[in-house]
Amino acid sequence: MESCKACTAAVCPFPHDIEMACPVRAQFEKKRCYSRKLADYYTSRQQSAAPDDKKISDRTITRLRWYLTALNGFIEQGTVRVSSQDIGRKVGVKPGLIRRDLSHFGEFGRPSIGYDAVFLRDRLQDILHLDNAKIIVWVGPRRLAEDASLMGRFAEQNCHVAALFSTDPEWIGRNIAGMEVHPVSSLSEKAMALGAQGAVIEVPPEKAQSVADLLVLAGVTAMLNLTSAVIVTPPGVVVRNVDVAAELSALSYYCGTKDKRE
Amino acid sequence: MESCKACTAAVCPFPHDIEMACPVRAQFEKKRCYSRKLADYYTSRQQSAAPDDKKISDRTITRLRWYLTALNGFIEQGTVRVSSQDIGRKVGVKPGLIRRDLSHFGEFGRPSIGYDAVFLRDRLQDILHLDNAKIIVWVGPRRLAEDASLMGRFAEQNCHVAALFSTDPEWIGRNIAGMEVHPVSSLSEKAMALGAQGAVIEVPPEKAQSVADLLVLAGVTAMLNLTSAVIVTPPGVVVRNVDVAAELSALSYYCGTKDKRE
DNA sequence: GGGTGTGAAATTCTTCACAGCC
DNA sequence: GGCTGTGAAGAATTTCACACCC
Repeated sequence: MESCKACTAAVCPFPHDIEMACPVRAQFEKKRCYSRKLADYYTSRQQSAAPDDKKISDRTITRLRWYLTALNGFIEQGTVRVSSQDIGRKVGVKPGLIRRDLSHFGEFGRPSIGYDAVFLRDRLQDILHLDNAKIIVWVGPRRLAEDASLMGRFAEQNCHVAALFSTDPEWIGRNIAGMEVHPVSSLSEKAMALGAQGAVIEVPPEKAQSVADLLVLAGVTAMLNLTSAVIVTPPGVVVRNVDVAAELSALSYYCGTKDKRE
Repeated sequence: MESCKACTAAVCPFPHDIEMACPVRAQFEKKRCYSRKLADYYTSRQQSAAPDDKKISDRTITRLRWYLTALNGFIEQGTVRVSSQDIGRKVGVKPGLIRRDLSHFGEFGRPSIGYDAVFLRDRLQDILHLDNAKIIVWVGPRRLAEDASLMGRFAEQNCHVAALFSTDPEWIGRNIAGMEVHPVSSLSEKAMALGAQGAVIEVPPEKAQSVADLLVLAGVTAMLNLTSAVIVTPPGVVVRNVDVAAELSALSYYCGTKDKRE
């Protein structure tokens, strides 16, 4: 069996150990080497993703979201005109940086006036593509079952959960939020058929990478990783991690630096 | 009533609108100006926090956590020696960067050999202060009540939930995981008495900032914000945000960039 | 051979400061 | 007066490449 380690870097861009992906290999690849197929797919993606528009940093995107919630706050309380300073005070970002962030996408304000709150809000929603609907699949819908409000909060962002999957036989066939939970073996096929663009991954950590690989094959370009595992994807596929326990351990570091006397 | 906006920047480092903090002001400050008191506190913190050891970037800390989980994986499967390349493949980070990250804290590897997995794991735990216990308080323990496993996962990181609070009268007095939920009015006092270092904030978004202010006053230096609100704190106090819906909207941006034909 | 640790270069991100506008 | 948008300077972070070690 070929593994990623057997490839030279020039040939195989497969960035992680093949073992992590193996458990599900048989589902879509019977006799040939899995790593090669996935590797090919990875490189093809890489090339097609390259001629993207100018790269906007991850952090900028995060901040744009902050601005958006700040703006919604202003609008709610009836404010019509806001300056970068107003926003900055609310989200703890220097006014200059806000202007720079926005300038990547156009000119939305007017000198000496500031920004029109509603107009800027709408532009931000444009920029974040919140206006056009996205189809996402959810693998391991435990959290979804627990917190029914999530579905609604996702819908607010124009993200529509189109299918549910699980690696746990016990969950398969169950009905959550009016949708049936499918086995992960049908993930690649169904996700592709639905044209899913995004996915939420919430499976046992050791299965996370293999699920992600399946999603990449299905053409999903954005994933939310609720697992404690680190997921590796080819360039062009974005993963964001949300792990309460892990974040806490990061805080641990800062807690410790405080008291050096102890 | 004095507001933050009335201060000049030179005098008042209070970084956000005073209105956000007002609802709870009466609880610990009867007659004098709240913003001034909090501002004073903020500056005193700022000075005392300044002579910290060399600043380690936020991102480095996040990566160290990744390395830690990768190492645990290696150890579990019996690997004794690992190279930066091994780790890098698993977490999608270039080997050079891993070495640079580690070099901030000492020399843990040996040329031509690599790192001893267990040794490095232990050092990482040291660095992240995972060895000494931390006391944290939880404001708005909804999630905690839902997902009992969280308590255990926190304990793994040596974080011990010492007290629960809520802004919702309906929750006060309830018993969760063997602990009573206290009203937020006693938060400052109790947190200080417990010597809490960290906190989890999970309240309605509009109350998040005021709760954070109370925590700052109580000496808490690290917070996990499960709210959709952006929380502003003085330098020296770290906030990490965990918001599933918000992360999704960030993904929205990346979903959209994919298809430019549509 | 392979692997670490680290100066120095390269790149990316943020701040500053000011022209231009109202 | 105040505010935006942006070139240029400044910081920070990442990559490169090589000395050194086994």
